[in-house]
Amino acid sequence: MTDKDSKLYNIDRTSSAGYMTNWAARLFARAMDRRLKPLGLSTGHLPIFFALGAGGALSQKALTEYAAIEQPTMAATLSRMERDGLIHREPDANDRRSMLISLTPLALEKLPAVREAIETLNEKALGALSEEERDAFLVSLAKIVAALADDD
Amino acid sequence: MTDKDSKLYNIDRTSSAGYMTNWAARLFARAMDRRLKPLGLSTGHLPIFFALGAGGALSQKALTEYAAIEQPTMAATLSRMERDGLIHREPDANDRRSMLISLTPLALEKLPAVREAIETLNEKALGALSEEERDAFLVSLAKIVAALADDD
DNA sequence: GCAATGAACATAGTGTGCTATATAACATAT
DNA sequence: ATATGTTATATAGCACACTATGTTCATTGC
Repeated sequence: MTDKDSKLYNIDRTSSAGYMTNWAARLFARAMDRRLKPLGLSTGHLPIFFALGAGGALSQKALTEYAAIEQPTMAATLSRMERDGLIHREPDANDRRSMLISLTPLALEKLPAVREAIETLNEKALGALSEEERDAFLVSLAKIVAALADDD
Repeated sequence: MTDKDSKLYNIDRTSSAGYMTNWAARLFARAMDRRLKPLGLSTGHLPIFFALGAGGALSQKALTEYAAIEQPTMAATLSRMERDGLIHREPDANDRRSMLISLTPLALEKLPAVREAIETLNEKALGALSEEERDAFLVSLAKIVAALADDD
């Protein structure tokens, strides 16, 4: 196979939106985890912090839908967070199947540092993008999420 | 805390590039894995297919750099692929520490279906984006990758 | 030539995601 | 009221990412 054939026949990974999105996401996660580690946190905690940061309580089911992950993934993350003293689980009086989840004071204390980490990392990542490019990037991501959200 | 205070104080996750990139990447991976599963493949194989799809052989080290993952991650992925008959490992005559990796005929056979899966999924994900938006999206991703690539 | 340094790969342990499946409680319909 | 189906959570097993560390071979300096 010649170089020319190869070029025609192969896909360039840098022009595949899926490949590049995965690559950027891995770099984001790596960098974020390094910033969160000194706080005793990690990236998987972030959706729960977003959802419960105002101080309320939600069921595991509600958190699962909010975070847009599968139920067993949420269950495992909550187990680790409970183990580490970050969340509190209490039975729902209205439904004995359900548990209400809330952040502990320990977790709430960390919120400002979490916001700081998110903002500085986004700033670093988007440093080479203009305001217009940043807006367009977020709009495109939202469209992609919407297009892929209905299962498969 | 009032709604207004909450808005001021909290970050909206949909305006965090890192959060949205992670979200889109998870949806891409889920959908791609479902398409690759009938082929006996998964997303972790893709960088190796991109790198070795032309039929050559590379060291684990070279593949690790190409895929931009950590060395133990590549080692584990290659072990699974060898177990599943997708790659061949042979000792490098010039450096006894090093192994040369190549795709097996079984893996090479699957290449057209892999390309097809990548193209159709990208098409589905980008369906709501114009040509200009698609180009801009890839350019922004490349800038973000470059900004985050130098470690932390 | 030998010691020290570095490079390539392997292994151990953990987190976060997935699918498939089990269990217990709620809801409904006869 | 009981059987049937649905919903909320739990568990098992795997893939793929990370960090930390060990082993073996290559290289470099003396």
